[in-house]
Amino acid sequence: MDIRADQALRWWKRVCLEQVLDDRPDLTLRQLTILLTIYLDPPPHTVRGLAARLGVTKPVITRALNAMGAMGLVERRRDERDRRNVLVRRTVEGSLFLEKLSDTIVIAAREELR
Amino acid sequence: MDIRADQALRWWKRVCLEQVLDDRPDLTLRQLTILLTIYLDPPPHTVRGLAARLGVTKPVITRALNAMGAMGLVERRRDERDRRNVLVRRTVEGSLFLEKLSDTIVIAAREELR
DNA sequence: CTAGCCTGTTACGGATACGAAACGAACCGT
DNA sequence: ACGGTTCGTTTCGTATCCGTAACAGGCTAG
Repeated sequence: MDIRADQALRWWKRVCLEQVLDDRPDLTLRQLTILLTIYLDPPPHTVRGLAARLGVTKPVITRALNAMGAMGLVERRRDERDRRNVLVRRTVEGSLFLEKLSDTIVIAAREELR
Repeated sequence: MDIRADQALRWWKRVCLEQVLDDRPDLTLRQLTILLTIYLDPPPHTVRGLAARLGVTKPVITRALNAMGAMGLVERRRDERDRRNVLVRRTVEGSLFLEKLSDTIVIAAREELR
């Protein structure tokens, strides 16, 4: 799988542009990265773990979970085995959101990387 | 060029993650989209034109140009033929930034889309 | 020359983000 | 049971972003 630099940028730009044009309030780069980590990396996901993986402070994660939780994209649940932990879980709505995103990516790839 | 949905998401996540991990303050999704438009679409680029293309208001463009101008990623110059216009121009530093981005994308593709 | 339009910028109030530090709650070792 | 540690959250002050609306300056038609 080899791609030319200019193809890569056009592809990336195209996906970004569709996100910007969308009416939905844009997710922050950090928020989106958190969301993708939750959905692509194997659970369980804790605040601390996410913070470490992204190289950001814990409040960043808390705030992002607040925001995305309000949009229904993720869910928080106490870890019953260690009640200090908060486990972050996927939701149907979050899956749909990422499904739409991947559609955008795939289509952009098909048209920009031909 | 056909990609599976999960490959697409992993690819995208990887590039996002590298942006987040980077020490440099993250560009907003909008800022990045503006930058890519300036570098990929044929000039001239005006504030009004960029605003229309991205479906945002003019102050958004002005502010983004302020921020990216301070980082040296773009340059503003008066249009001498119609001094109302501001022409946005590329810089060496901006080219280097995008070159690094495209490297990230290409490498991520090579490893995620194998 | 001047009234009106077009440009980009600035002002404003509100929303949101940030990191550092303090905080309460839960766990653990002793 | 109690001091220390580890969680996630909250608070604080600061910085940034947003859209609306007002703005100053350049252009142009009459």
